Amino acid sequence: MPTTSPNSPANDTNISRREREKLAHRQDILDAATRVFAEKGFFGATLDEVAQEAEFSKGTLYLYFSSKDDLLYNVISSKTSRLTKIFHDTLIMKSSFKQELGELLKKLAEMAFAEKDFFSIFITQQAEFFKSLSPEKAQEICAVHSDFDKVVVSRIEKAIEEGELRDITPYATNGIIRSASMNMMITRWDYETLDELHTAVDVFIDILFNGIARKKEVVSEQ
Amino acid sequence: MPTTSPNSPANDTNISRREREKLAHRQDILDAATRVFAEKGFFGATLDEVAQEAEFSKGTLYLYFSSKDDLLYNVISSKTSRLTKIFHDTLIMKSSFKQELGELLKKLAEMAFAEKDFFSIFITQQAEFFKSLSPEKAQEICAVHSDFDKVVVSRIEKAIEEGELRDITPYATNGIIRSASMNMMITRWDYETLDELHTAVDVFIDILFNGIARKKEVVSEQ
Amino acid sequence: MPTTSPNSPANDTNISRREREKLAHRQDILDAATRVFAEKGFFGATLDEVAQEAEFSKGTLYLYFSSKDDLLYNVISSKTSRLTKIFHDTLIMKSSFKQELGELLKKLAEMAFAEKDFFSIFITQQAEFFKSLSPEKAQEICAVHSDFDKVVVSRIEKAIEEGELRDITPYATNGIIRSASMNMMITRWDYETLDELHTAVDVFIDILFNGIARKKEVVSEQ
Amino acid sequence: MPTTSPNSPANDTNISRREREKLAHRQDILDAATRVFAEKGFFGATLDEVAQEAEFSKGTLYLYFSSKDDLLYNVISSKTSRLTKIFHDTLIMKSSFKQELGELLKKLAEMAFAEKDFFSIFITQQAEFFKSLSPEKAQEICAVHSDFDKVVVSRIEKAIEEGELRDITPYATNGIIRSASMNMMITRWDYETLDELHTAVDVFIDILFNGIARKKEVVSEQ
DNA sequence: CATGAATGAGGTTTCATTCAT
DNA sequence: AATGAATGAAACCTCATTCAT
Repeated sequence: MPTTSPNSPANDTNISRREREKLAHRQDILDAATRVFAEKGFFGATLDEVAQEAEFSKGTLYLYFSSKDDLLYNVISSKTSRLTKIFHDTLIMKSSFKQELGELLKKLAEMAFAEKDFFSIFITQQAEFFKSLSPEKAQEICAVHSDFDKVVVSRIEKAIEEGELRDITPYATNGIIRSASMNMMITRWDYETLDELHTAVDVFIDILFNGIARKKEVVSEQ
Repeated sequence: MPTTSPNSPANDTNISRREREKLAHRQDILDAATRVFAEKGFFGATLDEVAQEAEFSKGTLYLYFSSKDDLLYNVISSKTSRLTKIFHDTLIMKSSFKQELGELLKKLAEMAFAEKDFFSIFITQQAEFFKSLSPEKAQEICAVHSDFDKVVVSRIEKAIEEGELRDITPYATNGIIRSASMNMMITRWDYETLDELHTAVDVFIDILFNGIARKKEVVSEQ
Repeated sequence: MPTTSPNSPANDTNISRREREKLAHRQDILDAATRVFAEKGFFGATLDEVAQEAEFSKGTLYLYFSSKDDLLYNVISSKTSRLTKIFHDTLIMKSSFKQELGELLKKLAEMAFAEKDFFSIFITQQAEFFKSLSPEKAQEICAVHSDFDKVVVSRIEKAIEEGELRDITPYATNGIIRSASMNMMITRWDYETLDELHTAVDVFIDILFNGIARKKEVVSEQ
Repeated sequence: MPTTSPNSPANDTNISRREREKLAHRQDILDAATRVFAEKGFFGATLDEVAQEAEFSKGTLYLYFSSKDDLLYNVISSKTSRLTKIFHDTLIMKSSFKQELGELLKKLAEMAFAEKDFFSIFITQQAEFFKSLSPEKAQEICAVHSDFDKVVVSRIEKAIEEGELRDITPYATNGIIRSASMNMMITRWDYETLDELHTAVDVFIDILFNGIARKKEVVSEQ
């Protein structure tokens, strides 16, 4: 005995199916845009191509996103939130910084392989893209980035306190980590397989922690 | 039968003045384009704006460059050749790698401050730009970049041979150096003055050579 | 098993309820369209806005009207038929032309105040609208307009016959009346209240009948 | 003996030829737009059609006008200034109001015949058009219109002072004149020839000054 | 060598209309 | 009957490129 009307056999499932479809379509478009932007670049890509890749008509894109810029903004911000989660979930100060950093970089390496498309955009497009972004949205994305830095810097400070690291300004270390990991996510350091990249991460951490200089034992050197 | 001035005996000076003017104009346009591209991005910039900034008419640009892409190509390649020179002139295996690397990074830091405009293009625009570049020119620019790598890798190999560095694959070390230095040139690591940046370079080299880990028992090192 | 009432012998009332509802919905849409067209103009208005104002979905509009043009056509023609009735009911040759004209204009003034929305469309939109109207419908609306003229001209002819008016071609007089009344209905002659407009109608009729020229010597007139 | 350079044979004529050509082209586009807008309506017309009619490419339109709206704005305002001149030049209080008004209306009649295209726009399009006009420009055009009113009202006040007209509020008289003349300019009162329209103007003035009522006993008037 | 008016292909965006549910 | 997601044609506008002067 439906309260509303006999035509809607099960109101909530009906609604939720529509809702679910809308969300799925939105995601389809987002994914298509990610692929096309990655291949052609944001400015090189046309909405025709995105629409074709998404298998929707061009007009349909505008039911889900208000403009091409909005599309890119959503491509980026939908993924950065996942990155944020990874940072926060990994650098939890439970084990050593070395271990947690290794985990973090390996998770990022996995993402870099799983979503090649995205990361070629994520970083390289942002500069161009920022020119045509509304100040508020630009601000928003910047905030997310500086959040990464904050999390890492905190973790480094802790590690210094605990004697795991020697007393270097955390910002310098963070800078090296950030630039190396960004570079890794874009280029995958030119490795073909995830395994190779994982190994390379270990090498990076070895270098970061122990340096590249030959250890003396005998103190005669340098 | 010279078209320019039949009477002028000093034919070559005449020509060379013309030549000099042409070169100067060409450089003016290149500089203007650098500024405009840096401010608006390659795709955001119009040739109208470049022409206005260069104080030439739009048509004149085409006397010096064959297309908008050609303009960007020249903006980039005219500077990369200077970078190439710096790399080759600094990593000359005359003193220690540590010292030569320090010199290299400090020279790059100077360029980063001297030509802010350029480096915001140099890296951020390239990805987008590559999409619309002819294969040969793309190849050419890639070659220059891998040349940087080669020079650095060779120098590292030498340093390993000589016992300055421990035996880590040179590519890993090169990767860290490249990503850190690129990052430095784009962001100047957020420092306001060249002096600060120079100090930061020293910190970076300290970390790179000695690692961030606290040295255990033996205090004899460094 | 019909959902409504299989047993109901009063089938026609059932149907007529449906009918009544349909008519009411149709009228709701028409009213909404009138408001939206008045505010945004026919071309500036979108069916989305009309649908929202009518509190129906966009698709529903097409159950009642075959196109946007059809909607405007019905907005206009549904009201012109009321105008036609006013003309015919007022200029009935029962009292003097002066009196009947005064009544007519006052009724029009009332409409102009009661339905401001409509009259800003009624006239200003027609020109644009006619361009995109099917010839038959255009013809139909023209017919209605010339009907107004016919009724007025007939009444004027009668008034001339009866000696109320002097012998001027009725078309000239009709022209003045028409342009003045149209103008009145669109602008309400800039008056804020119906009372003021009524007074202005009296002034207009005074001028129309007696002229604006100062009467010479004899003061006996009117 | 050119002062500047041998390439510019006569600097000022050179410049002025360019200037003259630009102005001519601008006017060509304005005229073409007038014709197309008149035929298809502002919203019904496309810039493709205007460009084709003007025998320029679509892009060229944008060298002279910043948008479609700007084009209509210029179509309208370029002509209203001519109307303004007619009003000021005719109602100069040199002869009787009756005579000057007759002259004014006859001049307007001539314009109405000479530029049929324009007047079908001038009035009918304005309402729609105003919706999409910037407030300042809308204000500007309104100002011109109220200027017409001011000139006429002043002339009427003078005529009342001098005893030519009886003491009726000038605004009422102005309203009748304005609505009748606007109507005339749009429809030409359905006359085919200028002569017929001139005669009709005389009739209108007769009615306006003397009224349509049959004069009672005394036949002395007029 | 220098100009800048002219071009037109191609981009983003809008919106009346359709149709499966 | 009512919905609203999907469509796609067509609009406005931009701008790299050309060319007559």
